[in-house]
Amino acid sequence: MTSTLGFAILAVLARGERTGYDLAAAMRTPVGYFWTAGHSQIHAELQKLRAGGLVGFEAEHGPGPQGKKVYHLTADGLAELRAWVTEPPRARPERDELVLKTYASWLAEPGLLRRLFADQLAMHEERLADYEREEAAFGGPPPPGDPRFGNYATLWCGLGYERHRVEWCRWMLERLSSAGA
Amino acid sequence: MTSTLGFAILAVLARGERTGYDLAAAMRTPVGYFWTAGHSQIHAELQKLRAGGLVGFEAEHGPGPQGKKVYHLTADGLAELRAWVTEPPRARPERDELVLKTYASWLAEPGLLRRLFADQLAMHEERLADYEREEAAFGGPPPPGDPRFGNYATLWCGLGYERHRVEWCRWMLERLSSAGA
DNA sequence: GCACACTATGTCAGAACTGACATAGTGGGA
DNA sequence: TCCCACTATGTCAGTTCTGACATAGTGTGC
Repeated sequence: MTSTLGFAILAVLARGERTGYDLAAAMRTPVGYFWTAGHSQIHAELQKLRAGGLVGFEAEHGPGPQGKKVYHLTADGLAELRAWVTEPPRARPERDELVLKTYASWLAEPGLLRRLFADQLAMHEERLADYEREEAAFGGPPPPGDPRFGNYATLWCGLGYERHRVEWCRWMLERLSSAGA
Repeated sequence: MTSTLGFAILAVLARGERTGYDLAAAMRTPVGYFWTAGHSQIHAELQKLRAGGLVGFEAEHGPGPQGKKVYHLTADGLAELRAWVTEPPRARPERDELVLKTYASWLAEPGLLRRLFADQLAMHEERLADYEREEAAFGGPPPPGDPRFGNYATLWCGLGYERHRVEWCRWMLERLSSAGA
């Protein structure tokens, strides 16, 4: 019954208690590299998780019309999360707009197309540099069992992905240049 | 106004006229590697594209309660598609369930986790082998401007992606094995 | 003392997507 | 001749996601 967003929230809460606002911030970065959600989605999902007994909260005095709610995992929530982790992921359909554009690229002006891929290349190179800096700060992978292993392993995935993307953009630019004009 | 799904349909129609059924089949493979849609979505979108004058159709006698409709791009549709191709892609949020599981993997039993990644590795190796077979059938990249360039370039992207994924799964398995149990 | 950025929670309308249901002609094989 | 797989179009309910709107306390600097 719990949606993947629900598990994303449980996964963050497993590292410590958070407010909905904190969760929304976490869902931008670093979790945001592989799962994002707006705060409106998060508050709604928290209410569902609460109804299912997977999370609880302590009300605290704080900003906003409703004060502040600090959420935490319950024993049930932790058990559900643990069971979910090793189940095969539900296949999500690939939806990559740049690749779709590439599929239709034979229709485009070569100059504009080179511009598109040059911009994408720059963006991916920048992200790659960021990830490499982050990786250097780790100084090698933590052992599995350490929460930081989760961060490192996802970062490693991101590094590989950005390298792949950079290589592909370069390959595209070569193809587009060698064909003249 | 036109959604990305709309452009996906236009991109397929740019290669020749199709029925909604043909489009649904195309959205499974090969376009399906980077954009998928169910037939219910496609029929609804075709009606919107038709209302916007981007596609037209010829009614033919055929199966089903409504007969058969063979859709084609209009001049407006081609112009919109051309303009869209070189515009920067709208950033779509990353939502990768396997990476999310990885983020929470420090909570899991190592044996079950190895099983998960071994299965994923096998799946990606299989896809990679398929793509390599397809690539060999091309015998080198067609020139940009050729519709087949779109197919080849997206295939090349898929090859890079699967290689990245295979490497990452192997790296994970190494990490998980070296930590004992 | 005031303005402003940040913290904090929520609702709602609408778009995008999924999966089930409904209907019916065509062509090939037993 | 009958059955079945395939071709073919469509609706609908429900879920997920996005972006705008609404509200209000807290802490910092001028």
